[in-house]
Amino acid sequence: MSDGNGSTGSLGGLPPQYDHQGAQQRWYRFWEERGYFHAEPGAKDAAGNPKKPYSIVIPPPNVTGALHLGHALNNTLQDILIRMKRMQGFNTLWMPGTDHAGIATQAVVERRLLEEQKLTRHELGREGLVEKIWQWKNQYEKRIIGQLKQLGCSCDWQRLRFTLDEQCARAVRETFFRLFQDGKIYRGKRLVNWDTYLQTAVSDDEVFKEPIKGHFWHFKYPVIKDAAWKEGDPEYVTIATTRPETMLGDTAVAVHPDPAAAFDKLSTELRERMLTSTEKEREQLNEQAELLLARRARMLPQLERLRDMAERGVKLRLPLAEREIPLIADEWAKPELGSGAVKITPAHDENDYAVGQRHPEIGAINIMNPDGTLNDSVPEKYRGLKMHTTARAAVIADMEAAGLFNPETDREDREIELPHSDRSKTPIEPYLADQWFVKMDDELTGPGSGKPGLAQSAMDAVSDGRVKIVPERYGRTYLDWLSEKRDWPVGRQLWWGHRITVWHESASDSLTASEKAVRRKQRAQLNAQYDKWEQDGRISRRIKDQSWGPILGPNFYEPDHYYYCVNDSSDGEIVDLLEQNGTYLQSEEVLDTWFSSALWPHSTLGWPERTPELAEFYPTSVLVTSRDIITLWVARMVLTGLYNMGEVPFHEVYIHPKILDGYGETMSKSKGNGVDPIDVIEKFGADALRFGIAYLCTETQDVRLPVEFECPRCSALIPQTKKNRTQPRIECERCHQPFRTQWAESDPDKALPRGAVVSERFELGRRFCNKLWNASRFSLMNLEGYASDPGRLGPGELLLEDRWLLSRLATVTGQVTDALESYRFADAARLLYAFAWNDFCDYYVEMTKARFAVAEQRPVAQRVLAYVLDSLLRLLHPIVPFLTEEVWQLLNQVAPVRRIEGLGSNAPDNPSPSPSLRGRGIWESVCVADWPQADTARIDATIEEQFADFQGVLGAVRELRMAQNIPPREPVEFCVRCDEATARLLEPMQPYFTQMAKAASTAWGPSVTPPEVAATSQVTGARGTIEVHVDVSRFIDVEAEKARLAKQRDQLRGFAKSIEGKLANESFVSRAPAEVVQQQRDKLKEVQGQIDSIESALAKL
RNA sequence: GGGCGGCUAGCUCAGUUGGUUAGAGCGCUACGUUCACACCGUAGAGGUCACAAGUUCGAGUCUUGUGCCGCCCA
Repeated sequence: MSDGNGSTGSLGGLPPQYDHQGAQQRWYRFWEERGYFHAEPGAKDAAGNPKKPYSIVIPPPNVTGALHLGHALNNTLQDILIRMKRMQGFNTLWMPGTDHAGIATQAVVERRLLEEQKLTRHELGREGLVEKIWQWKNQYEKRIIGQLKQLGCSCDWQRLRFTLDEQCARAVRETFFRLFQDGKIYRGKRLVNWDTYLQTAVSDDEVFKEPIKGHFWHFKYPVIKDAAWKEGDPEYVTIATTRPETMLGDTAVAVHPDPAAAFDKLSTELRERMLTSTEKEREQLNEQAELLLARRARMLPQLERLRDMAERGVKLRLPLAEREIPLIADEWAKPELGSGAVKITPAHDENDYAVGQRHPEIGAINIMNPDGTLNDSVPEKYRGLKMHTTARAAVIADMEAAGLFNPETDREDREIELPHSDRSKTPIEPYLADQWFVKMDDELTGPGSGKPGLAQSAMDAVSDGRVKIVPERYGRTYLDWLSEKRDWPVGRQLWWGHRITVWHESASDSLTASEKAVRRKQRAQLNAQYDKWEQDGRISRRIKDQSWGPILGPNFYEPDHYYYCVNDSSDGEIVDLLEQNGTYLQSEEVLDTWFSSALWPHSTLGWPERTPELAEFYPTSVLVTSRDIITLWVARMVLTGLYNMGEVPFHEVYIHPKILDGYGETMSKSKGNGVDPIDVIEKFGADALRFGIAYLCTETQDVRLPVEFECPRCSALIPQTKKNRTQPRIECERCHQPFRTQWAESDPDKALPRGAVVSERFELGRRFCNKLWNASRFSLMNLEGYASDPGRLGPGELLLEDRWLLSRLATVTGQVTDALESYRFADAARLLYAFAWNDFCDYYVEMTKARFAVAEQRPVAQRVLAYVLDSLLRLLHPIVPFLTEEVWQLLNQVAPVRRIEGLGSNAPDNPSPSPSLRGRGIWESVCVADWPQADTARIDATIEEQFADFQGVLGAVRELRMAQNIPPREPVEFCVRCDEATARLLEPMQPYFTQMAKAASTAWGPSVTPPEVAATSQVTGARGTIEVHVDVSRFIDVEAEKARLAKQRDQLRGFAKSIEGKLANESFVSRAPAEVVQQQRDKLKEVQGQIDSIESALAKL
């Protein structure tokens, strides 16, 4: 018995089906209680030598919601690696934790707040909201950890971290402070995707585009007839826009600097495309080319005139705003589109912003308030209007009234790809905002000039192999992205996250003289202490802007030019001084979530403290993740790891496939095609889920997983479609009763029973587990009387099938180990599946049945059975942990010592347990058992060949029986014509033919003559053709046999013909390698022999 | 627009450096249950390897192009 830990009962009562639920409950707790998952630095092995470390940090799932199958895949793979390495004797740490996921989590909680309490976050306040989000976090963290445990993940739960907990916060503050000191943090303007509903910037990956019906509006801007103007210049310049209201923020109109060249370039491109295109396409292209030429002829003079005007400095009057704006020359203006002139609104359009960068003199005017209304930089009548609704209408009406827009002729219908916020589902406004940035580029000036910047350092780590990305091709994604060296915007206008530890002076415009005096005094105090504090690493400051206002005389108050970054925001001495009288304010913003997750590999291990954990487990061994966050996360971990630790965060990155639904779409909550792994675990078991995942996890393909709803009443499976996957209730196709889905919101819907979402794909895993369970059950039952301390086996005691199985086991052990170590999970699963099912069950177990019937044959068979089952359980444990533990514990009861030795092999069998277990002779858990070593001395190619002959003959007998429709219980006789050696080998295996094919052999050897009435088949054996003749005198179906033989003959003739063709080919014979040619000759001879023998059998019939 | 991946049996996928007549699981057909397992066993049917051109004695595999699907970046 396994000492009182959830006993598994007596062997006799083992159910014929694997009880996954029972095993999961029993063994996870057992593992946790024994502390197998916990890692301490400096752990030693049985011999007292320090273990080598192996560590993985979990990609922290975010606490926005529960885990789906994608997470199950990610974590299963990590657990497989961790469990194997633990068994291999490494000091193994799997660091778990969760991510606070700034905007995603805040948005979910805000939405719920509004739905349930009709409150906005502003009404609730910062503290209240953050408090609510913490509650949410606690709830979901618990749920996520529960899911991981049910999945079997062997994380070190004692070390659980959260990206917003105190330890991570300290790492975040320290990193920010260091970067600030280093001059790598700056504040700059940048166009961001502004969510006017949540009033925050959102990142590009939080934006989705949706086509909407819109319009293209053509407006006329009057030309100003000043000195630059010349006779003959047009009165108006026409521009087109899809967002008319933004015209209030225009700062220029652009035309192309060389329209003739632009036209020529387009024409050339068209011609080039025509050269390689099909007939049909050519027609279209031709048409395009003609249109282009016509346009060129019609518009070129006018466009060139506009270009000249731009060069002369002609100005336009921006209507409504009544501002003067310049006409400029810039390549962004496309001569082939519209009027060829384009309005430039740098503060509200990405492309226009780029134009603004090239022409800084035009400036940028921000016309929007954070809530999406127009601000004070527009004429009074438009202030407060909503950008894309009321403001738009007002602008259009006023342009029409001014005679600069004619709704009849100047409006086109047009489909527009409008960006929306994924978080609030409202349209995004491009918005020029002040942002905190981390500088990614190299140091080009200053003291560190020439030093590689953050981006370059991370690129170098991959280029020179310190970090290896698997599969290799993803290295390019990583390098391409980093090579742009774009600065990293790290500020988020949110409340949920690490608040930025920078203080700046509050507005000072309306201060009274005495207030100013107070501030001056306060600043003097700050300045007096600053140098010392700075030296102590408590504070750092950075000038706000080089062009900060004029230096005023001593009688005037001059605001503080600096941003102050405080190392520790609980540093009361400094913070109190800053915040006295409300003089300095801490930034309202928080840091991008990726900032804290970038530190994850070292922050979780205790950095900035130099902890023993950090020394032992950093750099970690491998990071396991999916390809979509190579840039956002992997790259940033590498660069912060190098920056803070001076060392890469991991040696390898394994990028695994993604889970897709039946339509090839990625699973996501919002699409409604996500699957809760718990549904799968309840129905199929965690082992089946894990095995299925490993089995499907191949190198290049994503995992396609058609899913079904399971009717909670009648268990009918209803395929999930694009249509029904977002419905709150579905009616069962069989019992016509409704059930609810994850979308149920109304009370009547919620009252329905829930239909689980599952996938038949996991049947494979379930069947495999059940098969393994039953093979184990068979073994356990037949191990009765197993010698408690089996002695040495004499030479020759092992039979052919024993040696065959041990040979196969040795091969498979090597292959599986190799596959897992190089992240070929599917290969490992497939190898084990085939070995367990085909070799172990179909042949070995079937054959040992005959041996167990004979008392004196039992002991050796038991030895082999126990030994191989033991190894198989170890090899499978990382993939199916619960099942293997369940069987392991049972095996410990009946066969505590499982060894095979004395066979001329030096390998130490399954080696002895750790000191504490020595003497008891068993490993207390497969979880901490040694990983099997491939015993190459047992690999025997000859045995495997011979065994293949046996399998071939057996197959032939079975096939002939079936073809003759001989009832399964009817005994038959057969004889075999083959060479002496094969006969000597196979004849003693007679009992197995009886057992496995109900067939008795009458004769073996080269001189065998087939019976009068026989069904015949040929087997290609190791030493030539083996003829199998089954005596069918009592059963003969002449026609069936003739048909079968004729078919076989025709197949062989086809084969022979193809070989003859090859051999008749002069260049094949002369140029192919000699052994290949010889191989073909031998094959042809053999096939011809087989055809002859079929012919004679046919003749006999 | 740039990059990456996929297209092999009805479905989901393997197929290592080019070398027998291309494999697995599911599904399908036939037979079989007092025997570890019907979540099982035995046997069978089922494929122009997306298409086109090329390299080669020989191509699912290498090269180029095309088409369709998916993902990433702009």
